[in-house]
Amino acid sequence: MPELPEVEVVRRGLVNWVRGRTIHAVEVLDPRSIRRHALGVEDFMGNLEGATVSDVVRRGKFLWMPLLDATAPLPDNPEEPRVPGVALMAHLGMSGQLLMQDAGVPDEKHLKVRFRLSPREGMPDQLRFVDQRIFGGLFVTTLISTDDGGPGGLAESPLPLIAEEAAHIARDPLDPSFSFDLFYQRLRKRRTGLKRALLDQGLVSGIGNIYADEALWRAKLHYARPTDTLRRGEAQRVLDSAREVMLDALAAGGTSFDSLYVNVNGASGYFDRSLNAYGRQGEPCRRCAAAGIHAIIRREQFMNRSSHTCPVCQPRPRNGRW
DNA sequence: CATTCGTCCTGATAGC
DNA sequence: TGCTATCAGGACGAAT
Repeated sequence: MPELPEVEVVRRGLVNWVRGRTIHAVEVLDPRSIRRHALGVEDFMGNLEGATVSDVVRRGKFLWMPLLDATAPLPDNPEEPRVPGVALMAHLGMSGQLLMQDAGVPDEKHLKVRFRLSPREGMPDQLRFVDQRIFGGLFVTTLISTDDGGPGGLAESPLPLIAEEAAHIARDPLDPSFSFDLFYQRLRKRRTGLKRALLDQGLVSGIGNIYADEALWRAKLHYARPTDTLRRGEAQRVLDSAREVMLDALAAGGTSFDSLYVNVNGASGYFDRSLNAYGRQGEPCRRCAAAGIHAIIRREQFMNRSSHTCPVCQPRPRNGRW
């Protein structure tokens, strides 16, 4: 399940394969994967064919490739850089993958969209979007100017442009421009449970169900803790925890960078080793066990999602106030 | 306005 | 064995 670390692994891998290459042809094998593109599949393809990918950037779990349009007039001054006006947007959803493949590689079972790129020595010619559950999708969006320094999210040199469809997404905890003060201020105004807030991409981005449970476990906080009672230090603790667990996952995903394809399963090797809460229902809490306390990780439904907690070190809040 | 809930989708698995 | 029911999850738009 791609959350921030997995999407960042994809971004880092992809940028080296596609930057500066032109999209020669687009093949949509399943129109359901073209989401939110109001003008339809034909328009989607028309926007992309002949365009050149200038970068791969990210905000939260949204990933996009700014495009230089070959049909747009060149700037009067040749020294002036060309500025992309639209971008190919991708969200991986639950099961989306962006893979670089040689033309001879058989189609994946759930191949949804194929992009044929201008040839480049030593590089695969196809970018493929593969998605089993179709929660992810692709579309073309316009780029709008932003005064906050661009997409961020560990991108190297983002233009001060953001995909319109990602403009409402907050920065992620790994983003150097992430503001804890702004996060805490907004968090305190909410009247909801802490996990719900962590999953709200408009408040803080990149965190999904897995890393939310992990961050709460590390911070020893319960998912239902009312956000308007959180002390500054507690909010700092859960944010630091989220940052730590996602950095660990990012480091684990980084091992596949030199593979020929862009790995979207950066978490696969990581899952087994480092998860302390997610998926560990019925197993002992490692932190409690180390302290000689017997505690079993419990799985409960919260927001129609499964939530994993230790009943001893993450006690449920009583009456909202602590 | 803020918050919550229903919806999209497929494959693995459990239960009869 | 073969059927049906259940579950997993991100993000948006509708409903409250």
